[in-house]
Amino acid sequence: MSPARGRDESQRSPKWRGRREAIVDTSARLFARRGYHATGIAELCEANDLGKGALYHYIGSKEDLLAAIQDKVLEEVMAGAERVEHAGGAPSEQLAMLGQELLEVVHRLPDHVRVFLHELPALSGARATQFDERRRAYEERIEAVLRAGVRSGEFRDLDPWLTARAWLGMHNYTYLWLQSGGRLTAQDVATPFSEIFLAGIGRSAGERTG
Amino acid sequence: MSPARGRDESQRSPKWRGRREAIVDTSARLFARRGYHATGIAELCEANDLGKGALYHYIGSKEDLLAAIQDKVLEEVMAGAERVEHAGGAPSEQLAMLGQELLEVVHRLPDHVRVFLHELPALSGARATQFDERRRAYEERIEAVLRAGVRSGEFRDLDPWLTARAWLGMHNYTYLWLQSGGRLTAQDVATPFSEIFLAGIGRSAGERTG
Amino acid sequence: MSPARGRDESQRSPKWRGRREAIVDTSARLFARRGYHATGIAELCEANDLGKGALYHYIGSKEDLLAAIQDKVLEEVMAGAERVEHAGGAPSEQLAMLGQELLEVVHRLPDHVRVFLHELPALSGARATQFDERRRAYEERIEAVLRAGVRSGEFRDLDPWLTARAWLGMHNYTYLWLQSGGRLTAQDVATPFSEIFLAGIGRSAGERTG
Amino acid sequence: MSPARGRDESQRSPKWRGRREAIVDTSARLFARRGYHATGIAELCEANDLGKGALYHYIGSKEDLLAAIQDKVLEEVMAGAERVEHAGGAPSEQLAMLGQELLEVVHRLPDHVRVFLHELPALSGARATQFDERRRAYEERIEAVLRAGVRSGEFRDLDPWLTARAWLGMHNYTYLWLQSGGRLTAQDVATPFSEIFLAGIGRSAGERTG
DNA sequence: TATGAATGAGTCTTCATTCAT
DNA sequence: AATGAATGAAGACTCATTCAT
Repeated sequence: MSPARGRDESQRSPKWRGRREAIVDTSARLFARRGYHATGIAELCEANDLGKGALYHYIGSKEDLLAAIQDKVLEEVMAGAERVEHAGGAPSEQLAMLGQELLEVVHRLPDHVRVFLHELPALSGARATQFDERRRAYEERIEAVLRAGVRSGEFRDLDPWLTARAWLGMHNYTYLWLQSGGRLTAQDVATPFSEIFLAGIGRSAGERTG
Repeated sequence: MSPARGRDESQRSPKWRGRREAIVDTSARLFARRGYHATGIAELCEANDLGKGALYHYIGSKEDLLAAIQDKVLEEVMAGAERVEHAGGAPSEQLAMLGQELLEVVHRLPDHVRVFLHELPALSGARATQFDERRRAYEERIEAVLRAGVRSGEFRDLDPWLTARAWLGMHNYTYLWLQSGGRLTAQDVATPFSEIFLAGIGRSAGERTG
Repeated sequence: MSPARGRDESQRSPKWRGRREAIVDTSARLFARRGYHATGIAELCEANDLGKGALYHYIGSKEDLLAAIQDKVLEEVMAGAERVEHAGGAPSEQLAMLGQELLEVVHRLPDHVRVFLHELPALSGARATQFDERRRAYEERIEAVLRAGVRSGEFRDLDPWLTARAWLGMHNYTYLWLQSGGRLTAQDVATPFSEIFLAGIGRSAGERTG
Repeated sequence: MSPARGRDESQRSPKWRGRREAIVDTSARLFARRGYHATGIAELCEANDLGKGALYHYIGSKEDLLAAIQDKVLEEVMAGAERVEHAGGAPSEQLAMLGQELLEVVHRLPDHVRVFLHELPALSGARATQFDERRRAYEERIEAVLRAGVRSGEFRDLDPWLTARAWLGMHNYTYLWLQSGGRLTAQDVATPFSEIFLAGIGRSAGERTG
């Protein structure tokens, strides 16, 4: 229940923190493959080559472990969004950069992303709310860029909320097939996706099909 | 474990079949909300207002129930794809109709769709393989339409596989917010989505942004 | 945590309720012998000749089981105190009757009483508070009788609070050796205990020794 | 399991012995509050401000720690009884002195006493037997004094075994509310308790009420 | 002396499922 | 058709204890 069991993570030794992060990453793969609830502590122990007691020495609880995975995703995605904001540029450029950043996270951490997108309801109470809020903040950033493009005339007159959902679906859903080991880089996907989307919402496009 | 337990469904009375379908639909909502593994038989009993013995009289097993939900989704989606194929028309029209059909399934059965997309790995062995094949068949249908459009010159020269993933992500992911009870109809979403996507992959678009 | 898990007990069949009471009594013996925390669910299962699942069908949780044992004691003790109050009589008679009633509970349910007296801190939160209050109410009843005796002149001028503790210690502590199976009846103990205590606090006693 | 682990305590340095005694006393408070089984090694470590390894350096095992607490109580109680025996005097004086000595132990070490009275069954095998024997010896000392008083005619003709239980209950049970920090001294309690008890078993008392 | 990582048997509890009624 | 008692394997988690450092 409690978001932070045992000592605060910051009080731990670097060795402990390193081992913990390795456990978080290894566990993300298991959760991604079989699902959070279907993955038992015993499997996590085996995958991390640790006994039950030792595993709990690092994770606090199974739910804490899940939260750590999801937190990592949000942290990276939000950091990318911030970099884009600082970079500035026209809405179309912003959107392209946001896609590039997002796909790089998916490409680097596809298991974490899948767990993030699938297992939000597995978090209890306070933690679920907090994650939902951060997720909303990201989604609203996309909407804001779309609104700006409409205002500036770069994009045609579209529904920002609905269009943001189209963009998010297109990009988020890549966790199913975009992986570090695979033949595609984040760039390989980000560029054609941006081409489709920007052409799809550009002013002349709207005039022609609407 | 066994894919088909008890008598074949077709041998049952209409009353039994009706009750079973009601149970499947009710259970889909629970699975959608809390996840397949996190939902217990006891919850299913309460939601369906049935004792454990009676519930098992209808469902066979928990996994059979899950398979029934997923089967319903595939059935409807494949039926829509078939209707589109019979209707004929240019690749752009085909793609628009496929989107419309798909979103109508999502709109009508958002819980079933979410369960379908989330819980495929919960199926064991043979059943998982079979569902995966049917899913692949649908995805290849999208790719085929894209290839046809490229061939006919209606679409610019794109990667059909990658573009199909963009289209699928955009449409499948709507289960998160598109629901029967909501303010949006399937049409409300299908039209703007098609506008974006077709403008995004049309010939002139490619020339302009590529 | 929740004081009442599963369905309310009153909704159960008479057969269920009977079996549950048997389990409560059998378990009281185990808790009395080895202590609440030292007694495992497995031991309870064996003693009650039930599997784990079946045991939980009746008990809700281990702590619920403990609470049921303690509740039974408080129920019986308070009922005895009420009978005495209705019977009326001089403070000395009241005290004698209270001793008789209390020792009859100890004699009939020595295991339950031992569990009650030893394992109050094992109850969590709300339940602990509630039991403490009921216990206090009983202790205050003893003090009230003592005060009445002092006021009426039947007892010498004593400290009611301290004297009540003497009386309670003398009587409560009998759970250690007073048992249904043993050679002594409740009466065998209640009479000499009353003789000691009443002679000890009577007016002439106070004049002689005080 | 083994009654004496590690080196004999007498071979340790005075510093070690001092620290160990502090640990024994601190732990007694924890055991008193939550119970022996409910108190974990981790809690003991925190309360004693020591790591696990360091704690074990002093305690040997959790059960050794419990035994040390109980041993301390028996040691002090038996020493008091011996002092009384050496002091001599009439049975009534002996009983009063025994009460005074016993209550002084309770007053000084209420936590230890509670642990002693509650957790005897937590000791395994040989140790339990040994403690039981020493406890019995103390109880028989009380009975002996009562028998002497009956023989000498100072007390009326009472059942020594039963009367000893009354006396023991009255005095032992004070651990529940008699504490070093509280407003009452051992004397504050011992005097009125003796008044009650001696008046209650004195010759004239027996004649009057029996 | 002291640390804290590691062990693995043990804790209570829940699970999907069966079956006598 | 339906009930709910029973099963027992599996669930997440904690325990006292050890040991390399």
